[in-house]
Amino acid sequence: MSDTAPDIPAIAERHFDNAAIEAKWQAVWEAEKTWEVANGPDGGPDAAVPQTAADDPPRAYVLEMLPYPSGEPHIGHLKNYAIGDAIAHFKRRHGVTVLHPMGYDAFGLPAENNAIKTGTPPRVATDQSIASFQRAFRSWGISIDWSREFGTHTPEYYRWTQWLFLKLYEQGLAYRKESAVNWCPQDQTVLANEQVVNGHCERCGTAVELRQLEQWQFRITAYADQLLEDLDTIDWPEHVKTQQRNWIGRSTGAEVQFHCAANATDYAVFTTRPDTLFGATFFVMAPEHPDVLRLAAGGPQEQAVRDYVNHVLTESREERGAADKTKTGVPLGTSVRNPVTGEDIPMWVADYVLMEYGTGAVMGVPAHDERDHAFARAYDLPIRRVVASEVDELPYTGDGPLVNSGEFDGLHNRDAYGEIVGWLAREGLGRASTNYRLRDWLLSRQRYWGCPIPIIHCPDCGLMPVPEDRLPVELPEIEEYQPKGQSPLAAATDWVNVACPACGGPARRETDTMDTFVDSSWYFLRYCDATNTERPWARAAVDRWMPVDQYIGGVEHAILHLLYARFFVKAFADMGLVGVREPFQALFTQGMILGPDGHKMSKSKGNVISPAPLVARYGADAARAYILFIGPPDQDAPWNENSLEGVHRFLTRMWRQSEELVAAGHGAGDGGGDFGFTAAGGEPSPDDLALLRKTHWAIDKVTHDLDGRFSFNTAIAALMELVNELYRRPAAAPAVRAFATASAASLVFPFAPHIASEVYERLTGRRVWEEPWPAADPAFLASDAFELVCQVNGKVRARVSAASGADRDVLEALARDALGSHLEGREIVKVVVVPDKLVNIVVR
RNA sequence: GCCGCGGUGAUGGAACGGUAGACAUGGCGGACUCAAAAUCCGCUUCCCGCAAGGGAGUGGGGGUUCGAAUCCCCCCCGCGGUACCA
Repeated sequence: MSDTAPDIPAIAERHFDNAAIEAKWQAVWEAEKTWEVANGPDGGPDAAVPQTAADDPPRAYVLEMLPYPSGEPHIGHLKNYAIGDAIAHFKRRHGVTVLHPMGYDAFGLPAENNAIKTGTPPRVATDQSIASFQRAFRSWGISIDWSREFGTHTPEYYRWTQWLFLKLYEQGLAYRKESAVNWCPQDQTVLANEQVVNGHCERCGTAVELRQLEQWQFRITAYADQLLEDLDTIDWPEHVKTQQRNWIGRSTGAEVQFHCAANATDYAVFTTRPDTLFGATFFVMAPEHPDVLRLAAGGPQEQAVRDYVNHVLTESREERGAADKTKTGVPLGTSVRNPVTGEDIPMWVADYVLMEYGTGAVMGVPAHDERDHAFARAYDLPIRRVVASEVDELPYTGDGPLVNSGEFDGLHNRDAYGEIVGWLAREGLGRASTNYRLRDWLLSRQRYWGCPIPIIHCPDCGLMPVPEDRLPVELPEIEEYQPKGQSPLAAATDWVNVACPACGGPARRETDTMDTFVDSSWYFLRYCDATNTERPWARAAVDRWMPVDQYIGGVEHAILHLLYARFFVKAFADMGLVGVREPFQALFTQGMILGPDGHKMSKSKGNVISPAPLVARYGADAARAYILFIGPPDQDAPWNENSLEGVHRFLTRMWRQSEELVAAGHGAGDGGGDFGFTAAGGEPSPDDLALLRKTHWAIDKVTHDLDGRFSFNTAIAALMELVNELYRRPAAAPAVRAFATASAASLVFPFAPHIASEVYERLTGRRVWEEPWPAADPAFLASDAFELVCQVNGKVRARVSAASGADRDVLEALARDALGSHLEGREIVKVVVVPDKLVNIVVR
């Protein structure tokens, strides 16, 4: 350093003023609307001006799942939006126009429960929470296009939720059906599964009853095959696809008719094993099957069956679902005929048969099904083997030739499968069939704080959709949120009583509201055209942005939300409302940040961590970078603040380098920040070269870690290495050090945008987000020498320097030389040479 | 039970068949300071050894391979989901 060098120790003691730097850049982004993107001439409601390729730069839609506003944001939100923002920035820096909007999933149960408890109207509490989220997102410096913001609880939004409901109703995709709900007789209300603890109401402890109500359903099962098959067209984590496939649960088999003489009825069962039909020795119905009580009526079993069914209905789903539970059941006292053997086999009712799956009745094949076997053993029912195997033990669920199966004896069971189905079809006793585990989507909620269902019940005209020009059906203000035997909306009589839109006679509004999953199944479409007052969106606007190129959210939504959104988009595509069949082309599922106790954060456990104090103390940049540094973002990680100090230190060290350079006259004023070291043609010193190499290595490493790999933790570690190298090379030329520091700022921008903007501006006079992503110079990535690892029998015994690209023979000779004493007196069996890496000598 | 994810130093983690432990925290030591904080530098998987060096080591046990944290099989443990897939 020359004698004009600045007072380095004084500067070195300083920390950067994160609050001032964050405020400065946030003000710039706010004032300049930096992250807003236009829909362009084709995106307006009525314009359809085609663009030419030249003025049509690449576009991307980057979206994090919208938050449910309850209280303040927690640390998981910070993680979600830190990931999404990093991805959005990385794409922008590659010249892509990125749509990155924000909204709030504002209807829902917690706000309503809070209202019952405290009297605070859901709207008030929700709006307060939304304000808190807005402040947080701005303080974190998330690059959001605020011009497209909305809450799903606003009439401007839910008007279109209702409109879309009516479209689905028109298509026959919304229908009414009697369905069971959890009912608390004490509180006179429907309970969510979450509110039922061990079969009892979580609030008052009363035993929960099942109640049948007429409710709205969406016919998602109509899309079961497409939902399954189109998984192959999207870039999602394999384990999420697996979960969706299992949830849809397509199984192929046969439907077989069993004739019951007692009431002259054919009962169908679905089976995946028609090949074992000759082994069906009994027949079991689900307790909820409508015919169970009818069949037992008047017989000696009537009372026993009645008691059993009543008992089962009080069991919780979990109790009933435990597979190791002893099988229970009661005979009905009637029988059906096995269609292939002609035998009469006894009918039973048992809780291991589910009404929701298949036909609600099964054939019992105890020799070849584990549950049927356990049941037969418990009640001493006959067991007949029909598939031979080398082992005698039953049940046997594998393959083999058929026995005890009449004309099909000797056929391999896989071949018999088709033969038996064919025979059944010819005889009119069955047919090949596909069954799904997926059930239709029950969307009715007997709640206040949700989107009203736009239907009017007229005693004369029946179900009448609210006419389009009278939408939205606005949620009325009410006083009392505590339900009294019906939806809280039913008490708003002025609102409920309405003239029928067809006949004008007195009619009543539907008082159920919609499941909040309905609101969140189309919000990504609304962002494309968020202020449209004529339609939910203009087709041109969704064509411009959809599908979402990168969707980011918690893995807990792997099934329901993602499946419902896919269903909506497919249904809308079939109506011509959108041009894509999948909403989310790529998905990234983030792991949960667990409480310090290693469990999921929840208010009841008192282990929730708020990001606000971290941001206040260390700054948004350090908090954001730290949460990405903790570990791989798709993995769960218990919260700890171990390394937060280290991340903050790293940002400070980068900033201090820039301060020293600027103070020494190497900032923006120096040649306009054009480092031009190599262009200047100077001969690099060893320090220069080492720092240049490290810089290009970091550019290469960060680029690869971000590009589709989402390995933010290793990218940040690489930047720490670069900054460490800067401290190790104080003698490197200022231009090289300025280049290295500006590169570090440029690369850290997706994780710590404020400090990166500040450092970059000081060194170059330019705005980092307007700069292209840096490119590594291959000349600095290559090296002339490498460390050759010398192994004997796979164990490292020596390391020597070797020339890059050296021949195998050269490397082998080097290794033999280096390993001399380890090879003495041993017979060399084999030599493995991996160029530019290692030599392994196998000896005896 | 079933499905999914995971198990590597004191801690968070790195290593996508080729040097186990990058980076960071914590700890220890040093520099600076009257001192502390801050900052800077060094060491830090475990065991034996003054050292040179050697041995062990990625939940456990097998296997494939010249070579396994990584691939295969069996088992144990933790977390999350769950609706007995007939």
